[in-house]
Order: sequence, then C-alpha cells, then structure tokens
Amino acid sequence: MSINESEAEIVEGPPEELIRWTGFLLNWVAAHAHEAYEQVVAQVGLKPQHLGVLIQIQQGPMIQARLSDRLKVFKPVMVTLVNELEAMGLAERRPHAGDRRAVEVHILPAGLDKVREVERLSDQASADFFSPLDSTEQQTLHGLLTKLAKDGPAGPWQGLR
Amino acid sequence: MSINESEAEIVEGPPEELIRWTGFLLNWVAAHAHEAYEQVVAQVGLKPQHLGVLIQIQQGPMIQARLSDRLKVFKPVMVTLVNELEAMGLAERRPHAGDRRAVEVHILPAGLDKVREVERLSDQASADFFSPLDSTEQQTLHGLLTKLAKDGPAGPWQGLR
DNA sequence: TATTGTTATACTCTATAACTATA
DNA sequence: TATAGTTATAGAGTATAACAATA
Repeated sequence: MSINESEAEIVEGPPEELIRWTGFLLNWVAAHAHEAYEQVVAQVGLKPQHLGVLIQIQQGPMIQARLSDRLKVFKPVMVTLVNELEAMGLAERRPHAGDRRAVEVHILPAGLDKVREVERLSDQASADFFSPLDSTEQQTLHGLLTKLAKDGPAGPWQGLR
Repeated sequence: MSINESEAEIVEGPPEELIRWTGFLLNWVAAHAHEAYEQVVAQVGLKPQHLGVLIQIQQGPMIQARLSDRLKVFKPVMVTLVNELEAMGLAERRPHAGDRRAVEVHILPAGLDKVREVERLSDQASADFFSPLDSTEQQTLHGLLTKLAKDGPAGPWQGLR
C-alpha cells in the first residue's frame, strides 16, 4: 500500500495557491453551485436542458426553432430534447396554425408539476449553498454580480462574440 | 453557415427573468470570466490544461501519474498533453532515477516564458473583467467568494463526492 | 498483486450536412 | 431563395480496457 498524500484529500477545498485570484475563486464557486443544481435536476429525472425548455414554454407554447434560439442549442439537439419531453409526458408537439412547417411545443400538466418541484428543490439547494453568508452578505454578493453581469461585457472582450 | 434573424441581440446581457437568482448570476458571470481566460490562453497557442501542467512543474519536475492526479485528468489525456508540450518545446520527459516505470516531466525555458506571458496577459484580462467594481468592491467580492469556497461544501451536498 | 505509461476503444456532446416540406 | 423539422454524420472531449514494463 502506497501511503501517499492522496489519502488526506477526502473533503476538498480550493487549491491554496489559487485562492488569491478572484477569477479562479469565481469559477470554483460557480462550478460547485452548478453541480448542486445539476443534482437537483437529476433528482427529478431531468437534465438542465429539459428544464430550460419547460421554463420557456411555461407561460405559453413556442415553436421549436425559437426554442433552439433561446436556449442556444442546435436544432438537432432540440429535436431530441422535445422527443424526450414527449416520451416523459411533460410536453407535446402540436401543429402550428398558419405555418405548416412549424410545430408548437406545449407544456403538459405533468410538466408544470416538474417545474414547480424543481423550483422548490433548487430554492432549498440555493439557500443551503449560500448559507455561509448572512442575509446582508448575500444581498451584497448579488449586487456585485449584477454589476459585473450588466457592465462587464463593456470590457475589451465585447467584440469577441 | 446560416445568417440568422438575430439582428437585435448583438450585445447580450443576462436574461432578465433570471438575474434575480444569485446562483444563475454566479454561473453567468463565471462563464464569461472563464471565456476571457480561455481567450488569453489561446492567444499564446495553448489550452487551459497545457497551462495547468506548466504551472504544476514550474517549481520542479513531477511524474506523469502525479500530474494526472493533480489536474484530475485521466492518464491517456496526460499522455497527449505532455506529447504536445514536448512538441512545442515547452517541457520534456526525463527518466526517473529510482523508478524505471515513471518519467519526470520537466519545464523548459520556453515553457517558463509562456507561463510568465500568460500571467501578464491574464492579470490584464482580470483587471478589465472586474473593472466595473472599484477596489473596495473587488475586495468585498473576493471575501464573499472565499467564504463560500471554504465553508460552502459543509452544506448538504458534501457527501456527493 | 499493484503501479506507470501507452495504445486502442467506447461513449457522450457538440456541431454540420443533407434532405423534405413548406413558405 | 429561405426557413422548420428531421435524419444522418462528423468531430471534440471524456472515460474505460487492455497491455508491457517495472515495482
């Protein structure tokens, strides 16, 4: 048995050398938040993309091409996603009156239930995730991230997409 | 290539419906930060993983198996990465005295130069990215993220890995 | 028997191409 | 000519299997 140092890393924190960089910390924390979210979605038997579709059509039907645009996935991927949602009885395709090429994707009652359930579970997961911060700190974090999200792409990389 | 209808969405901000959720914001901002970092690394002709290896061996050589562990990539991936680093003249394999199965991966002068260059470029990119925040706000953000990174995995998802 | 490095292989995701039927 | 949906295919990226050499 090789008693290397790899035994001590059962519970892993961020690498000590890198935590001084805010950019690294940002990615590290976000990765773990996303992991927690994926866990929640998987708990109800879905992938994040399924939920993305359900949320989009929650208020009303949408044609597939539009769903592809909104979720930024390619058309063949959307075909598969909608197929799977139909197979699970969470959504269904209906012909689009006025344009016989297009199909509308409608949410079904079971789909609405799933959305509600995920919202409930992810609210809980979110509360747990941010629990190391008190209420004021959470608001501060939200404010800082909002600033970065809104004013951020005004930086030098704006021309890159 | 398809010339799509999306004329109005040239500069994209985060989806309005989702910015209330801190978890979403966190991921959105982090994704853009990571994108900026990838741009920087690509600028010097590397992928993030290449740089990960170079940084690990910056202080001294390391055997491949250990590099696989540290960077959490599978062994065949590390073989490819080291092959590429050798082809670029940034690192080289040397036999490991005492264990003839293992090879040490050493950084070369050109590799050190690359690391320095990326550090310089990414410091600049980081400064640009966080420029919407003043110095105090940046420190606050760093503190909040540190709290989440250190105390975060004490939450209910700690058992998941 | 376990570990190191390697090759070969499989699987998943993402991205294009090609085709039909409409418009 | 362009768009909507579908099928088929190509390509990265990730993960596993199997192997020879060594411990």
